Amino acid sequence: MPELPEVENIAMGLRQSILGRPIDKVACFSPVIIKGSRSEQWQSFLATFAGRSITSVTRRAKRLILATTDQRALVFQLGMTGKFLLKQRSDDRHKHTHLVFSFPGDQELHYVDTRRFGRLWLFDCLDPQHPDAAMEAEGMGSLGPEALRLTSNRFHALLDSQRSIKTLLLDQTRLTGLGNIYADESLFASGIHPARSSRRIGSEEATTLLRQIKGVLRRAIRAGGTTFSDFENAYGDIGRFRKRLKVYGRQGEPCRSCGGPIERIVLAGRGTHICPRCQPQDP
DNA sequence: ATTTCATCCTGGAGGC
DNA sequence: TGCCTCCAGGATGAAA
Repeated sequence: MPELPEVENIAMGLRQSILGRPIDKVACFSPVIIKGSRSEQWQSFLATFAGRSITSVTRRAKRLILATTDQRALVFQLGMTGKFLLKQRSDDRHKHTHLVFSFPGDQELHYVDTRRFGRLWLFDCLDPQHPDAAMEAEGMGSLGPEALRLTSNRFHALLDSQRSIKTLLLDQTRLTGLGNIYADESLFASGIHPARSSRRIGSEEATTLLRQIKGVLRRAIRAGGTTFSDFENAYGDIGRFRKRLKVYGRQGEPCRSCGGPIERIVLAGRGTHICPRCQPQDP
């Protein structure tokens, strides 16, 4: 499930593998994944990539932006299982390959998304450094600030809501980048119970939580992300952060801090992993 | 206005 | 073995 660290690693891989390389052709086998005002003309839009190259690969929130020098852009929201894989022309195409970029020399880049929760938007003009207004105009929804760029004052102000702190951390209109794994990990690292009311998090706790969020995200980026079910980067590498997870997916196993059993509860419809001793409900 | 909830989709797990 | 049911999970849009 690509969250910020996984998308960041995908972006780094694509910069190494396809940046500046002329494209022979972009083919789409599942136009249903294409959204936005240009989706009806997807064939003519994708045809314009022939002979051109991707000159910019950037990340905004969990979205991946591939852009040309004249700011024509593809924006991918990878959903649960979206990924890119480098292939040879002779390789078998995956059952759920939706898009194929062909490069000279028989190399291909496949966009694969098993569960098809991922979406692709087409842009005639998008500044990859400042994409927010254009993306919003295309109906992609508004995005909060990047988790890694937040200051603690601004973060504390964002917490003014009666929802639970975990629900808030997952709300991409408040802050962007966290998904289920890193929300649970950050809350554990901060000793905060995920069901606690967001607005009852004090400024000191908020500072701690933000520091832990950034630390968890940075370590996960360095480790190549987390592979839980099927994340892999363009080269087929899996993420090494999984073995460093402290609560996510560890229900029944001993807490690495106090030794007590990790529990799994359901919060906001999401599996939520806690150490009840290290994360008291009523601090 | 704010918050909750069903929906999308497939493969893997578990029951029998 | 194989069939069946259940479930995870990000984002969205409708409902409360």
